Amino acid sequence: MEAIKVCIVDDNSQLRSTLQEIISMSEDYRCVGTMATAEQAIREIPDINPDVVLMDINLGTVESGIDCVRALKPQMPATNFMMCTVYEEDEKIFEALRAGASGYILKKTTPSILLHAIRELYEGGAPMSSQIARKVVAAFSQQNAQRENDQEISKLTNREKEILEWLSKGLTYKEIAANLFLSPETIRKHVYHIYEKLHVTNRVEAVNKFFGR
Amino acid sequence: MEAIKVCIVDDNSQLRSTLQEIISMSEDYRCVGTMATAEQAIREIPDINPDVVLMDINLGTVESGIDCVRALKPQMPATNFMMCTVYEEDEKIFEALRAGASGYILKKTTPSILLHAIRELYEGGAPMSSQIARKVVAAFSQQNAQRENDQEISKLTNREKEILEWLSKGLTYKEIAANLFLSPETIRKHVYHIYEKLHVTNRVEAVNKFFGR
DNA sequence: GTAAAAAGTACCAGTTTGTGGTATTGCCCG
DNA sequence: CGGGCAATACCACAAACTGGTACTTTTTAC
Repeated sequence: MEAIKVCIVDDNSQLRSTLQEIISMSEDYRCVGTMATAEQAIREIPDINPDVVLMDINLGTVESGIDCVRALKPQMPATNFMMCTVYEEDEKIFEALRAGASGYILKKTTPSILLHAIRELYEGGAPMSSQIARKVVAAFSQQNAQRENDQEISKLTNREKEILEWLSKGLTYKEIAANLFLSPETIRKHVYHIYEKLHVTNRVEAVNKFFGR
Repeated sequence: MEAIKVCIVDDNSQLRSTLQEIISMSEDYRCVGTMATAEQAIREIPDINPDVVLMDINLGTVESGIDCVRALKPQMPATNFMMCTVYEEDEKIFEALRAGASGYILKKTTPSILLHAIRELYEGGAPMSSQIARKVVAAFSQQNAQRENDQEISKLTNREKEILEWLSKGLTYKEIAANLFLSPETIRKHVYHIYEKLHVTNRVEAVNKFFGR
């Protein structure tokens, strides 16, 4: 089995070498690069193409580790980013996950737990505390929750919902009519009813309701 | 310290009494009700007002445990729902979290782990496997990810972005103009440029881009 | 300091919406 | 059987939108 390729990004050189040592201890892991700044990381990591990046969340400089993830993740979606923090800074961790990180560890964890977390991440898990998980779940179920209990939309007939669907893609009446083999006038009438039922007065408002906003 | 009030919903009477026994073993937990069907649960749980509900994910009947959470959670947002499953049915667990559950456990877990998970949930955690957490994180970071790297939007000037913001709330040119103390004609011109830069031809398409769709 | 963007205003012509009204057909429910 | 609703279609008018062009004033960048 190939070793998991790991990069370390941290401005503390002491910590960098400690982490590097831990990773190099086991044959299943290989440290393929260390960087001290966000700029360096953004420049070098795409070429190195590691499996996992350990990223300090507070990179001292202007650009934080979070910015760094934001910049890198879109270029390399297959790479897993794990944030390293000194204490459980909920908000920051939350931000990092939103930016594209997939997990985090505390810097004070033991070598064996660290290695285990790296493997977990590599295998598609998301190592994090139950507290953070809860925040993520909450943020995630929220948006959908509203959409569900929006009884207004459920009052629409199937035909109306269908037309709202097209409407929210930005088609004109004429285009929708062509798609459904109907008269544009009929579409207009349906839309008229949709607006009544949703209590809105134009397309954008209707579309916003449709998407639960 | 008050005991954590727990309700159990499961159609298997054998399992109900097993769970009840485990919970009653410790003084820190109290079983305040057991139900066999979703209907019964939806009827009785709001009055009982437990801290935690252990909910079978496959309730055999027409209504699943997920539907049950969907019905109950909005009424009692302070109550924590924990799904119980036989094996890791990712999709279902995911659905349940989306519906308002905050964690889950496998039915085969040991009593001590079960109790620990209940406490974790009660204290604001979200007990779940690292795999599921990853799915949730992915689903949650997704929407924002696209918005960020949509370079088209970043090409807009600040003024244009500002106007797009109003536009996506469904205001007319005249209304936006009034808000910004400008002529409607000016708004029109800005929108004209916005459409050019985003390669769209109407409001709804522009709004969709704005929201990363 | 000059050239290039960005911001603001105005006007034209044509198209699309928003808001009403009317009318026909089919279907379900009491 | 009759009333009500959904779906279809047409008309009409005002309002709003779209795609141009044209011109001035700030800001920004080199």
